[in-house]
Order: sequence, then structure tokens, then C-alpha cells
Amino acid sequence: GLSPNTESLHLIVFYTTGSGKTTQVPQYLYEAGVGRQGIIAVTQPRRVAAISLAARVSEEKTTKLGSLVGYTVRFEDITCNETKIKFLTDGMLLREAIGDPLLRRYSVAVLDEAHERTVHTDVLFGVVKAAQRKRRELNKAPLKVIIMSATMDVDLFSEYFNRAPVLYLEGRQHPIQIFYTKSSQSDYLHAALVSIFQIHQEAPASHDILVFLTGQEEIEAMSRTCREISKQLPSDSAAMWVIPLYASLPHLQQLRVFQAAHKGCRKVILSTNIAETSITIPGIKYVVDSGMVKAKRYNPESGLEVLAVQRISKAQAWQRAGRAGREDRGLCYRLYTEEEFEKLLDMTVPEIQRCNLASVVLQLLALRVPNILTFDFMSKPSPGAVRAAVEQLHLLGAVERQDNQIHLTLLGKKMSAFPLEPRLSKTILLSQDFHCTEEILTIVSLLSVDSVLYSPPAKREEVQAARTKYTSSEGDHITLLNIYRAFKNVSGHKEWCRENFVNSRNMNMVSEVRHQLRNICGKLGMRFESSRSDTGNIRRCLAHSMFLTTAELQLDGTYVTLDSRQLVAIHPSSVLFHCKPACVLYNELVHTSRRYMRDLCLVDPEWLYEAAPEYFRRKLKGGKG
DNA sequence: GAGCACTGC
Repeated sequence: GLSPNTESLHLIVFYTTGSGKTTQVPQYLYEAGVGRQGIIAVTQPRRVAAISLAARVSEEKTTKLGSLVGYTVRFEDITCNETKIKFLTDGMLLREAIGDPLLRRYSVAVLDEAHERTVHTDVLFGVVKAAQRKRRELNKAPLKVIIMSATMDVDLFSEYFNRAPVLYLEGRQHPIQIFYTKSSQSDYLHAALVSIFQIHQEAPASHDILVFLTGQEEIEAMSRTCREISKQLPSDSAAMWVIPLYASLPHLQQLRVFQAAHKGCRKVILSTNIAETSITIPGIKYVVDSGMVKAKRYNPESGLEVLAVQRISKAQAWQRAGRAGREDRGLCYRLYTEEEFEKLLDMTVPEIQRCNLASVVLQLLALRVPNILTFDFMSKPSPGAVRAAVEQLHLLGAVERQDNQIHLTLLGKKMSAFPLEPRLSKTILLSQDFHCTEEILTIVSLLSVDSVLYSPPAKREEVQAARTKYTSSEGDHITLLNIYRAFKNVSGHKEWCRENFVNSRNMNMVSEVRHQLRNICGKLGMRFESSRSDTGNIRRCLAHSMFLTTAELQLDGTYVTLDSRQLVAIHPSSVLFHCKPACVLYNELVHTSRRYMRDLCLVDPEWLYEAAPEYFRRKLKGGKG
């Protein structure tokens, strides 16, 4: 078993599912007395996992949750002075590290689900490694580090952690039979449909099927097709209950996947990769794997993030297959050939190599990492991506260069206090100068969560009629502000949300985020002023902080971005869609059939000059200069 | 004249 008294400071634990390691490992450590010198931290990529694991371990120790065993996630801290085993999200431990890079309160850091390689986990690898070294140098109590991973890239992990010893835990995974297609499939949707109905004809109705597809639209279309076909089957065939599953689905509808089907009826779940890790559905006998996933890619040269359908990795394929063998032996139909499988990447490219690094770099600087460019990442992001991030932070005034070193400015230090993208933190800090902090807090909160508006295509006219009351000719930011105010005026009433096609779950999230951001402002000693009906100030403030994402109207009626002169268009969801404003800022670019600007605000080009004179002398043609 | 994988501070 485990020997937590080992002299070695690192341990890598590899496991297969069903080994119960996440609940057991912290308890072994505690019983071995590791908790006497400090708290045992156990990180998870997801909130729900941190919360439910804390509850389970607390129950196993027959203690009250929040005493010996507790958890800390955003908006919630269920710990006390006696807490010795603390579950937290990896992002939360990273936040704590900014205040204390040596992680002094902790005797052990257990980083769980390391194979998922989230940005936060990857940064934490470097943070705990550095904390460990510094504690040794300063002759402080050692920090033990345990990495737990479900995949077999032993070498990468062990090499990074100075050839740490590796422990294997065998789980109770049931065998899974894998089937490949004989020939390559050009249409995975058609192949999925054929597979579903083939299984449906042959297997007992009690055998549930889980199908991995790529996105909401595809899943909804496939659900309709399956329902139609199943109705036309001969009367002696079993009925079919088709359940779509994706993250933006209302919570109650997501819960349907846990209900048992009626006797003689087959459950077919059509899911995105949410069912790979986030939602574990019991009783799955068959997995149908399209081999595809929708995932983000980042191009540092253009600064563009693109969401694209692409092939999964071998690790993902095994993860998907594993969803069939949780209670009994299972079967997995891969809608691709064995040769195609062999050509897949072994591991999914870590997120840190596929995203904009502005937040990460700001966080590392706040952690007082001496040199960003030589930071000890397990998988280094490209130098181009790091440079692009530093450049972006430089333009925002968050960093300055001195003797070839990069330092955080006072502004940058304040920015790092907010759990936001740097440009949004900057907006909040600037709002003081424009006397509109209350309004900007609302707008930033709205921009930092998933869309609060939903627009069912079938009810287009109703949606538009409901929206006009709140629509501002100044753009989406002010429109969203109006909607938030209306939401608050009716105290977040559910009926009002339904009538106005507002997602109340996301809107409540906005309230929580706003509350948190406002507290941080208070700690920074900011004043809370309201611009009331003066929206000009608000837009001026946005122009001063988001000048990097702006576009101007050209003579031919199209738009080009001011930073890299890319051709862009106004997204049809914008209130400015029918308008042709001369100059706008936008919150994000989405690359689909075209490059669309989403969430726009009308601005005066002169404000952009004021915000960054040198920058725009080079960039802006046409206007004054 | 369109469309949104998934997390998280």
C-alpha cells in the first residue's frame, strides 16, 4: 500500500477507474500523521467533484462536513481552523498561492485528475515544484506532492518531478469489447445512426447506449431523427427514449440521464464530451464513439481562438470506452477503423498549449515567478504565445520591461486580484476615472459568464418583441445592463425570466460574480460611484480598456479590426446587427462561417486615441491623426 | 443575414 512516510517528496499515483483512490489517499495520509504539520490539500478540476468528495470523506470519518474534512471552491468556503483534509478546485489553490507562493499552510498537495491537464493543473505543477524547492532552501517543513493520474504517460510526469517513484492502483474496471469499422466513414453522423439502430434491434432493451457527438445542434438534430425512426419501427421492437445531453441544457433536463427507462424501453443518450468526465451515467452497456470532438485551438499570430470539430486523442477514446464498463462488462463501437485509431495522438494537447495566455502570465507574475519565459512548465507553451500574452499585458499597462526583465506594474498587481481576464479587470479599475464603477461591475460580470440570453429559433418574433424594451442603440453592453437592472427590479423573478427569454441560472451567477468583484474592489479601496443615466461615461470607460478589440466601418460597408486589420462582421445576435456604426468595440471574435464580433459597443474613435495615442497613431486610418 | 466543446478563479 501507500507509505506516506517515505523520504521522497514526490509520488506519482497511476490508477484505473474504480480504485477509490481519491477518497482513500487523503485518509491514509491523515492517519499516517501527515496532517499534523499542516493541511492536506486535494485539488480537483471541477467544483462538484471537490464538494461531493469532501462530503464522502467527511462521512467516512464520521465527522461533520466543514470540521476535520472541508472544501473551498469559488463563492463557498466550508472549512474551519480544525480542518486537516481540504478539497479544493485547482483554480482555488492557485488563487491561494498568489497570497502565499510557499503554500505554508499545507503539508501535502495532492493534485488529482492530473491527466486532464487543465490550465490550472499545469500551472500548479510548476507552483508546487517551486514551493517545494524554496521550502527546502529555507529549511522549512517539506511540502509533499502527490500527483494522481488515470492515463499512462508515466515518463512525462515522473521525469518532470525529478524521477518520482510511481505507484499503480488497480481498479475494478470491467472488460470492454472494442469494435472498429471495417472501412473509413465519411459521415460519422450517418454511421452513428446505423450503429444505434443496429444495437437497438439486437440487444435487450435494458441495455443503455451512450453516443459521443460534438455539439448541441448536431445532438438535437440526431435526437429528432432517432425519435422519428424509432416510431416507424415494427410494433414488436422496443420503444426508445432519446435523451440529449450537453452543458448549456437546463439542469433539470440534464438530470433526466439518471432516470431509469420504463421496462421494455431503451435509453439512448446523445452527449457531448460532458459525459467523458463531468457527468458519469450509471448502467451504460454500449458506447458509440464518433471519434470527433469540438475543441478550442489558438493561433498566437492572429490572436484568434477557433472552436473546431477535430479528431479525439487515443486517451480520449479510452476514456469514452471506459464509460461502458462501470458496473458490468461493456461494448464500445468506434466509428472509425483500427488504422485510424492508431494514427490518433496519444494524449490530448494540454489546454495550456491551446489558449490565450494573458491570464496565466499575469498570474505567474503575481506569484513572483522570476522569469516567465523560462518557467518550468511540464509542457511548454510556444514562445510566440507567451510573447503575445506579454505584449497584450504591456498594452494594458499591467507589465513593464526593465533590464530585459518583465515586472508587474501597480495596476497589474491590482488586476491580478480579480478572477477575470486581464482586460476585464482593467475595465473595473479604470471605471473609477469615469465615475461608473457600479455599472461597469454589472457589465463585466455579465461578460464573464455564459450568455444570460437565450433565443429559441422557433420563437424568434416573441424573443425580439421581449427584447425591444431593453434594447439600446448604443450596443449590447448597455442593453445587457438594462436587462440586469430589470432583473433586479423584479428580484430575479422566474416568471419574468421566462417571459423575457433570460436564463435565470446564468443571471443568478452574474449576481454572485458581481458580489465577489465588488468585495475585491472594496479591499482595493475603490469608491463605488454610479453614472446613473449617463451611458456616455460607461462607453468611454469601455473604450479605454478594450481598445485592443475594436473595428471600423469601411467604405464598402464591411468592418476591419483595428489591431490586425482582419475582415470581420457584426454577429446577428447583436442589437447593432442592422446598424452600421462607424466604430465599435467588441467583447469577442467567433470564427464560424465568417469572423463575427460578438457583444458590441458603439464608441467614438477619439476616445480610442485618448486611451492609447501611440498605438492608434499607427493603427487608425481615416480619423484624425 | 447566424449559431454556442468543456471547465474555472
